[in-house]
Amino acid sequence: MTRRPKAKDSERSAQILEAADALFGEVGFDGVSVRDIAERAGVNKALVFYYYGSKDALFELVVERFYTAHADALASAFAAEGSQAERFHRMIDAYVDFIDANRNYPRLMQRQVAGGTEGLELIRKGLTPLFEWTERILSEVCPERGPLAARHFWITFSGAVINYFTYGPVLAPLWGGDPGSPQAVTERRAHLHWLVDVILDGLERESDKQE
Amino acid sequence: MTRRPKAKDSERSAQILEAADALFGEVGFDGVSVRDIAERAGVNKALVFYYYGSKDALFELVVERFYTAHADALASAFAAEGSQAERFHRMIDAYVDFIDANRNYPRLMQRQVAGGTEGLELIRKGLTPLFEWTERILSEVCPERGPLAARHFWITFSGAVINYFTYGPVLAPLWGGDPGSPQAVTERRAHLHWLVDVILDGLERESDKQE
DNA sequence: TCTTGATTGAACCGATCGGTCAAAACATCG
DNA sequence: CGATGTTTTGACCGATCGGTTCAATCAAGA
Repeated sequence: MTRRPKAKDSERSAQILEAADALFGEVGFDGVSVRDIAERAGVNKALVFYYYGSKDALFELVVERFYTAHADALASAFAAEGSQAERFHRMIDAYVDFIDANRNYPRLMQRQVAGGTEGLELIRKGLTPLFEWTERILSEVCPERGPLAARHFWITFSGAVINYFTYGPVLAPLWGGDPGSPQAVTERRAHLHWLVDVILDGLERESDKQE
Repeated sequence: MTRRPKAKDSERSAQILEAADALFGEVGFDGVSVRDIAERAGVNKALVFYYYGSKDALFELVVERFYTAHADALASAFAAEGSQAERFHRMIDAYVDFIDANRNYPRLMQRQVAGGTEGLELIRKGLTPLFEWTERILSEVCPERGPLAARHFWITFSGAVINYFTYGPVLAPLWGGDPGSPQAVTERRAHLHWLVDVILDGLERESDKQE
């Protein structure tokens, strides 16, 4: 076993992927040229095509990596231990921590979701498992249909988590202090926990009302 | 006073603006070429520059129109009549109705917020009044600082409203039924109202705890 | 040493982009 | 009608894009 690198796991190909990760996250698909990626990776442009075939393929790969990383990050929080509230807090924390450590992810996702109807299938592929999974857990405390169904809370919470990081930079000047600072993120986490508690309370009262 | 049209309010310039509105909203700045806009407006490409100078200027104009329309839509819900809960419900409804009637607006906004650091100042200009305004109302029921401060709820609610419309199309297949249908939107409105009630309840209990 | 795959450099392609320009077309007024 | 000022057009420009090609290097395995 020598050092001759095989395709797709050579050092150079990793550099390219890393550069693509960063640039696509920062400025989006249209804002980045293959030349930019090659330059950032310190690599010849032709090599990008040599390894990944096309700009689209490279982008898809970056997106998929993000989504599976997201799923992996959430998996660790899936343990059934603790009270219901504790479990939801853990999921929220995992979500927040992941985004906190991958600031480009929410931007990339929002951009994609809000983008045209083109890449819709790709987003769906990445988002579906996350959705179904979270929905299953939420179903324990939610009615199956109506305004309190799991899917509504899924949107509400994913919005509450993600939009904090996407809107944060915009509103920072009105904020006083950086919304991305550790203290600020901790405060946001507390807000979300409080929200979870209040909602669980409300749902419980709701089901009492039913019986 | 004859019918010689002055620049910027001629029929053609309105057609151009309309086409730009639609296309920028659908596919975003980078996804649209000036040729596309001209074609959709049924007009020569050069005329776009004749009236609006540049693609950037036209885009700014479209964005500003969206933001002021948003502010106008919310203004109608600002009346002080009714209970606190009623007033918040009214604001939510106004927000939902506006987006419901301008489906491209949330996509454009999300795309812009998640975009690079370039257009940040432009977004800020449009979003600041909306933020300050809503924050003032929220301040009646929120502590000034900490996890329950107004700004946290602003993000949470704007996310809960906006993301429903941006994520809706993506999750539609898992949903069963169109999330954009009138019934579905009504159900979402009910979800948000419930959320408002539960949160107001929680905040009240919180302030009781303090005293 | 010879072979094979990784990597580079540069030139090149067709397509598309935002933007310009000068002339045509038009409407209006004298 | 002709003069005048505006609106509209089509052709054109340079730049950039994604992608290809090909000859030249380089390193390591056989």
